[in-house]
Amino acid sequence: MAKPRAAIPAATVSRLTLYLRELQQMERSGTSHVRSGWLAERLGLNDSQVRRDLSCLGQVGQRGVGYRVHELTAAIQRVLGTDRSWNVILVGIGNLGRALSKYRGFDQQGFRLVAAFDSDPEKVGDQVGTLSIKDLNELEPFVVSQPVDLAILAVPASEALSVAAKLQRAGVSGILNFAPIVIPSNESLTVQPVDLALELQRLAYSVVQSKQESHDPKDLPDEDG
Amino acid sequence: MAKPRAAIPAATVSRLTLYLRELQQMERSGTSHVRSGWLAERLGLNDSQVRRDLSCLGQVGQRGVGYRVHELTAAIQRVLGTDRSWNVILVGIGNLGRALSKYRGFDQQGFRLVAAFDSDPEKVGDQVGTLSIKDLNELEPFVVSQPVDLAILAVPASEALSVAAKLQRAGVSGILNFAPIVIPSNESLTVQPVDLALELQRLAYSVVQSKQESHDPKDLPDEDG
DNA sequence: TAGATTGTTAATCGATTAACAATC
DNA sequence: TAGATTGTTAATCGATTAACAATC
Repeated sequence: MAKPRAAIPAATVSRLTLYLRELQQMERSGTSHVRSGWLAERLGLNDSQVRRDLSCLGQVGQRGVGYRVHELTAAIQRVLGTDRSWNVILVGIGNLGRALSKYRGFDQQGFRLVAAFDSDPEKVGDQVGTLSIKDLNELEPFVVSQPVDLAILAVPASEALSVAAKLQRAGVSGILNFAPIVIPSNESLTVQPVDLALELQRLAYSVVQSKQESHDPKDLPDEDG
Repeated sequence: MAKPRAAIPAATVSRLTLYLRELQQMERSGTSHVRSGWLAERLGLNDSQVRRDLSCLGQVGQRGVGYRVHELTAAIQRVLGTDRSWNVILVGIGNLGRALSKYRGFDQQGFRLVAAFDSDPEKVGDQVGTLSIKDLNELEPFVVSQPVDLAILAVPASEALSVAAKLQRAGVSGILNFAPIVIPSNESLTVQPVDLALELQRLAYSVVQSKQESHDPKDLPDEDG
């Protein structure tokens, strides 16, 4: 027993977080059961895909009935590792860092902001949310003395690599990277990139594309021009 | 001539934005040419994949030489649709919205914030970045009278669907959605979701996974330890 | 039992990669 | 020409989907 391990494909992990969000919503609204078809429709997916994704959690549904919302929620959190709380530090207190320090969604999912750092002496000591900004030099001693799991990196691109190196040396094992520059992952450090400008570019492309499709609905299957 | 169209796979579009970011960096540093192998290594990809991705732009490289940075940059922007500027409105001026209003990266990529809206009368009239916050009721008249392409949605989940409907009625064709709720795309509205808490969950899973792998390096290919 | 829905297999589809001819 | 690198084909790999037996 206790043997679900086996790496889950990234695409599935990504959807598991979406299922989780829906399930938490359902739990709040008092819904006890859910079918794969319902989740699929809600998220714009195929119901086979939902069942296959959920089967990565083990046998967690009931044939003829569906999935119990509460159990499914717990199973996803267990697999993701978010059934416990994670200590997170925030590095770089510019506009974005400041906003992230106050963002409710992190805490709700068990991510605890335990410290905030900036290299600007002007900012050190200032309050941001419930935290007092520390000097970047205090980062390593802090991480060594306190349990820290992840870092949210919101510094300028020019500083990102050196700060990331510092984080790795200190023993942080994951970085959520908002800086518009590639920070390579390695064995002891996982980096999850988030570039907001790139997201807008992706959106722009989708918009252009969908307009083109609606204008000339040719080269759809079977065109014989 | 002029016939690159043909929808580009989402995975490729996603990487095109990454290539673009690297290329812009190279352009700033005065580099004139780049090889697929270099881009691949920089981004942790396969060089075949880079060439295949770039071939979606047409024949844009020079055999034996590589790609000219400036031309490649322009070609990617043309395909993405970011060779022109886009008018963007920001809806929901909480912590995140406020930070996004000051974010430099958008403007640098040609996304112009032209207005900011909030439903809270207390906030209306306040200055955010260079913009004065307007009432949400002014959204429709504004969008009808001014050219607006995209909206950045940073309202609470509870308001997101109704605001999205309003945006669609007004004629906005794309939404970058930061609210933790699914807004369905449709023919005339494309939604690009960004959920920061989910990104942290994905990171958490990767971290757990990589720790497991380093602890018990079994089921790797061909280990003979 | 009859009806419903999962879990899983097999088939399809699409994306990645290796390899190499084309060509600078 | 010799050396290098693209563009593209064919092979591989992985992810999605349809279909259905298992079972609640």
